[in-house]
Amino acid sequence: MSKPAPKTQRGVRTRAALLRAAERCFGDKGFHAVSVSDITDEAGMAIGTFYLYFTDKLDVFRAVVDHIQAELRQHLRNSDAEDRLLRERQGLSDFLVFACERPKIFRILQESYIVDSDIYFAYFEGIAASYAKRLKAAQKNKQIVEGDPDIQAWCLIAISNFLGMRYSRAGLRKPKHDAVVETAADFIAFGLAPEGRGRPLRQSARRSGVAAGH
Amino acid sequence: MSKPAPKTQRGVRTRAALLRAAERCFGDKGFHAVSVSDITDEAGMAIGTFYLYFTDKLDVFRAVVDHIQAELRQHLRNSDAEDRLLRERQGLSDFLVFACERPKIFRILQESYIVDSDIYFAYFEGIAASYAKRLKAAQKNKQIVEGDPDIQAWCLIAISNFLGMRYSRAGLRKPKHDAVVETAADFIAFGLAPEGRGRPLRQSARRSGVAAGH
Amino acid sequence: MSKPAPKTQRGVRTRAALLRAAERCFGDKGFHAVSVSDITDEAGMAIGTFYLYFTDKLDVFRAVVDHIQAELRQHLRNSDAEDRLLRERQGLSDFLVFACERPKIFRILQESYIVDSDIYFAYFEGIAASYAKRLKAAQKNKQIVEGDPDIQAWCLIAISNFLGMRYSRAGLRKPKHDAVVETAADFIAFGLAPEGRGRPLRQSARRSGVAAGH
Amino acid sequence: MSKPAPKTQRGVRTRAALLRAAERCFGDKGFHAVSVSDITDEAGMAIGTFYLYFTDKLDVFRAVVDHIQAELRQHLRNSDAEDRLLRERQGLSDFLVFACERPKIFRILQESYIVDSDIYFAYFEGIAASYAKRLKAAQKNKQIVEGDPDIQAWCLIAISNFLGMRYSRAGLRKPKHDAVVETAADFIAFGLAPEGRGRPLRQSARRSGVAAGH
DNA sequence: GATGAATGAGTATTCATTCAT
DNA sequence: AATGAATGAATACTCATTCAT
Repeated sequence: MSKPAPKTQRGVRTRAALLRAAERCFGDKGFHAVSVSDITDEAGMAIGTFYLYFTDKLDVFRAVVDHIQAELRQHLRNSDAEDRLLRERQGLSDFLVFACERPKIFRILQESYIVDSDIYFAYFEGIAASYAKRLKAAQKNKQIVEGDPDIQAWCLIAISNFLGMRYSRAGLRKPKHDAVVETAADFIAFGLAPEGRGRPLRQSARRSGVAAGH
Repeated sequence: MSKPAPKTQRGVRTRAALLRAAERCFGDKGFHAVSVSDITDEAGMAIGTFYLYFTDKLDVFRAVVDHIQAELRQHLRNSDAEDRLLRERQGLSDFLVFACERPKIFRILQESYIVDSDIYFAYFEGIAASYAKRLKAAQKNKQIVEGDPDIQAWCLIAISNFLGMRYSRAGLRKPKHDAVVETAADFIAFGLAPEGRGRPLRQSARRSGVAAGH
Repeated sequence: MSKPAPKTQRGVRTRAALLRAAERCFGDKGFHAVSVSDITDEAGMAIGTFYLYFTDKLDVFRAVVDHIQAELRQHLRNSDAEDRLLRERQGLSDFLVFACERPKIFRILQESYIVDSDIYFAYFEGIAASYAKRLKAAQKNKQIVEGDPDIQAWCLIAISNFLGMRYSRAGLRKPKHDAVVETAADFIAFGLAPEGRGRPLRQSARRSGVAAGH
Repeated sequence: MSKPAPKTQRGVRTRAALLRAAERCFGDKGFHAVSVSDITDEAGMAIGTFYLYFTDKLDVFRAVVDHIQAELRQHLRNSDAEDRLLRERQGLSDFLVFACERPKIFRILQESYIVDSDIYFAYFEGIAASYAKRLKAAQKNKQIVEGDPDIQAWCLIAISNFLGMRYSRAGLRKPKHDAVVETAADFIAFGLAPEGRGRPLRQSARRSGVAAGH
């Protein structure tokens, strides 16, 4: 039901401009408070132009979310430590950086849970699946605790995502960000289990300068 | 801002009926798709009556969310095991039961993140604060891993809430529910740390028949 | 179609309180912006009470205007110089005092031109008639210029009323008020005719301290 | 605040048609009794079209009044006698013709006193200012009585306008119109002052056939 | 007499969408 | 491709009025 891709170079640029304008609008006011003419106003175009490239407000919204998900994926791809837990720590840190530095964009992502939960979960399911594969392997190697790797994956995502929702609200500046990452990474590593055996990990994390971030 | 409380018994009943009708509507169609007249139709009243008790659709929405939060709080209050981790397991299980058995209601709760994030986080902050107090004490007694107890609290909430979002979607029947609780509880207990030292806990949990639920 | 007069003392007081409340409301917001419940709120009563004493918003409005007209009539009655022109001057001054010191009340009077022009003109016609009678006599005595005394009466009213509309807007404090009265009184006395023969009058006016007013 | 001017010829025509329709509606029923859909019905358009050109009912009302004021100004421009008082007589006559021949239009003008007194007085202030300039010069030349020319101007306007309000009510046909003009013009010329020195003027007025009008 | 809950017709306003230019 | 005028269904909200208590 989506419109065919633009055929001319000019069309490509127009569509992209509309997409950017829509992202700004949705970020500023949220899906329901934005009208199609808000978007075309923001893009400096006539209303009619919108319907050359998108069928619907929902149609652009999906395209915007798709774009944001790709950006987030890109942003997280960097995390590539060899150590399992260190990698988690790094991923969590990166996720929080994204959420807190671009809160409006992150909010659009979360809004998709309400507007179209399919695209919301489709994204996380993709992440969960690749997580789960790695977790399964790690279990086989006795590197991590046993349990359904898929559910473990969702636990990991839960922490990143919900802390993102929580801390992208008011902004999360440097020292606090590090504290969140540190405690949450320990939680991921050891849960609430007693005995602070997390020291070596935390030290290695510090040494490698992971959470130095933003 | 809000309307004054009804002055007669009849008014109290009418207001309550509107609240219930609104809850049904919001659960069925979501905040933005519901019109005020949907609510009054559902309640079998005239539109004008709505405005005797609420200023706005947002006003009822807040009242509905408030009510749901109270119910959820009530629902979770039951969890009262003496063992720390067992208690977490139980709380998680109860939360998932609520989310999965009343997915529409739970969805309203989540929608408040978009509609009015203040009331969304106000609720979780209340929970987080009481969690944090207990976690702090537990840390002092070396029962759990070190770390900022407030952040640990948010990690716990993250898992319950996000798994709730995840699994309330398609429904989560008995065996699956238990698997989720088991793996997530282990995650809470031990994170991803290797060595399956969770056996005693898990067994005791089974023995006490916690996740038997729904 | 109007409600019967209240039978009890209590009823008389209630009706009067509603009337005063209505006057305040109409003065503050104008007829159309005032609702019946605004009036009962202002009076500290329940809506239903209003309909015990008035049929309608228009019904109170008429009663309010009637009351204002009586007050204005009362206010103007004082002017009682023996000299024709001096009397006009005094009447004009009093009228302006009323208009400028109670601009909200005066505005209600003017609003009746739009809301119910019958009551508006009924008032002025009453005044015009008594004016005309006196003017006719004065013409017979060659005291004033010839012409249809009714139309002359309307010219006099025009000046008072329109200057009232004009100067009640921003308020008209002492010195300006005197200047307006002086020039307008001369205009009434001599029109635009050349030769400033108005001096004696003006002096007598000053001597008798007419415009000392407010 | 107001909507941007239409960008196409078609838009210009549509806006003008709406304006005319609004004028008819306001004239027939008065500002408050007219709904936006009354206007669009009268214009044979969809409701939405209204909001392309006006923000509000008040917005069109202002535009309508503006248009009427321009017409009235145009209508009065004709009066161009060389004699001061003759000119006043002519202006008064023209004003009454406008008020009495187009009572509905004139009523809209007066209604603006209630709906938006700023635009009401802005119009008269413009007139008063140009009047005052001429009156000042005439005073310097000893052609007219002394006094604040601005206030004199408002006295002149008062008579035209209030007689307009008075006589546009029931209609004012030929002989009566002449009588009103004659007496009022004398009033303007000589006020109530005794001694009928106005004869020459009145005769010249008659000779030049001023009030022959309608 | 006084109250205030209930009503529902009426009005303003928005906005997605179409289409002629 | 781009424009922007036109549409009208949909919705929020008000308010005069009634009536049971």
